[in-house]
Amino acid sequence: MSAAQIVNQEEINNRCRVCKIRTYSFCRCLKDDKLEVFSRVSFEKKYENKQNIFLQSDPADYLYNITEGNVKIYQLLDDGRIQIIGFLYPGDFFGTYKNNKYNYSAEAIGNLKTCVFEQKTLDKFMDQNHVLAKELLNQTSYELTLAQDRMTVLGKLDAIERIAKFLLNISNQRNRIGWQSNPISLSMTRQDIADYLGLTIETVSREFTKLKTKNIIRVISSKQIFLNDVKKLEEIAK
Amino acid sequence: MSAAQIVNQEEINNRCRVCKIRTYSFCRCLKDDKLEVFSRVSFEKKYENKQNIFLQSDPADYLYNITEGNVKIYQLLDDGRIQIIGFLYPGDFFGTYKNNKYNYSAEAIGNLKTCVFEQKTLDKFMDQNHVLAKELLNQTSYELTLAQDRMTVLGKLDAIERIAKFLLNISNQRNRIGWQSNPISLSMTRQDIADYLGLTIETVSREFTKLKTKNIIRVISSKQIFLNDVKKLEEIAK
DNA sequence: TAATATAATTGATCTAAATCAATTGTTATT
DNA sequence: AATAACAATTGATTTAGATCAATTATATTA
Repeated sequence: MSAAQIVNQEEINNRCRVCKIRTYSFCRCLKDDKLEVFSRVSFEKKYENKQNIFLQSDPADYLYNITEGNVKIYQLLDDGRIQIIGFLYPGDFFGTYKNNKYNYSAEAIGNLKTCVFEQKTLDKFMDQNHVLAKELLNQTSYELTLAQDRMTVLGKLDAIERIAKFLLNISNQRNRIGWQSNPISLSMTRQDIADYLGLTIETVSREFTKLKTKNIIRVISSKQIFLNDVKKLEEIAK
Repeated sequence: MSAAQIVNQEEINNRCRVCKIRTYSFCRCLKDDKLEVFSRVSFEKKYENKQNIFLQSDPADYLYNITEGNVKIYQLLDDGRIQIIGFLYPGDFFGTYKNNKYNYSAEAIGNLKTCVFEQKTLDKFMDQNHVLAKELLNQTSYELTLAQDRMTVLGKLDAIERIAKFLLNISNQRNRIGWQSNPISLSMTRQDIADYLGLTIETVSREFTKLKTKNIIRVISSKQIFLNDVKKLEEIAK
């Protein structure tokens, strides 16, 4: 074995130990002495902006964990209508656990680094490390509550309420992973926001303008938003 | 111990063994020799029509499994708007696993029988029976895909598409638990359907009338619907 | 620094579904 | 069988947000 290969092998074994997002991710449940083994359960894969990670029709053999960057997951109707299911951030996992098909397509927003787990391998590892199964159950239950909240947004809230809630959610999300909660940066386009909220790009733009006019937000640049009046946003969002 | 008490004790221990919905429920993962113990992990509780099982604000100490009847789970906004998250059937479980608060309120539709699990007790049992954790993970993952599909319904489909998909889903659901898939019976009111699909009762009623006029469905009684043309329904639903 | 492509905003008009209002149908209750 | 209470349908009107259309920003590339 060459020196270069040894270094490379060490790098692989240390991947989890040095991982910056582990505290926000499902793998946080593993004790330190498991990390070396766990590093070899997954491998790293990079994507660039707008690159597809998988399509809804693909066989669901892998599960992904974001270590850097953002992802959008979406469902596509045959006439071209799109519904964005979610925007994902570092520490989030996606793909599907134990279903033979993915339930959505996934695409990188900007540069992206992921941890890739083969379904089968993860499943085997889980049998030896039950704490992981419980942690995944916890995470998935939480995901489910978020999905349920989104039903209410899409089924009952009007345009301005959706936008307000969206901005607050992003702010809170940033808070959770230790970033500043204000100003927020929107990694996605206005069209993406529209497809996420079940609105059109024009409506999203108009509602942004309204919030701007009322001095509730300040649009630093189209992707940098300062929340001037969080309290009022919360009132609007319900 | 009296004779009556002994009979009663035997009944409790046998509850899982004689349970009719076990093959559709998460407890199907348990081997026969675990059933007696598992019978004592939960207890039976009955509700009648419109009775609340819990409210969104209640501390989430229990998890429920439907053995007979239907349940609606819903979120209520402070101004009275309601979003029905889901209609649940025998074999479905609800409540929440390991969150301190419920994420929705739950109400019985018609007479209801449930299996009630205390959070803590189930959690302990899971530590001894890891197969249960994995099964709950599977089920919850599946629930999540259903929730994601519903985002697309609520975000992108128009009224007639929502209704068509709703009728087909119910038909398929019945199929899954071994009931006839046609005609279908709607245990919920038109208002409930509206609150589930993000529509108003008037719109639901009008779309039913349209499908009736086009001979795609036949309304036997307001709650008994015969699907004359499943293929056409599928075309409409996408 | 033009030239081009892409993203976002703004205005005018249209429409699907909501709202308002009344009627009809169905199920309980006395 | 009459009355009341509730559920569902149908009609008239309104409206929030979609659609269509044009313009203005902001990136990207030559």
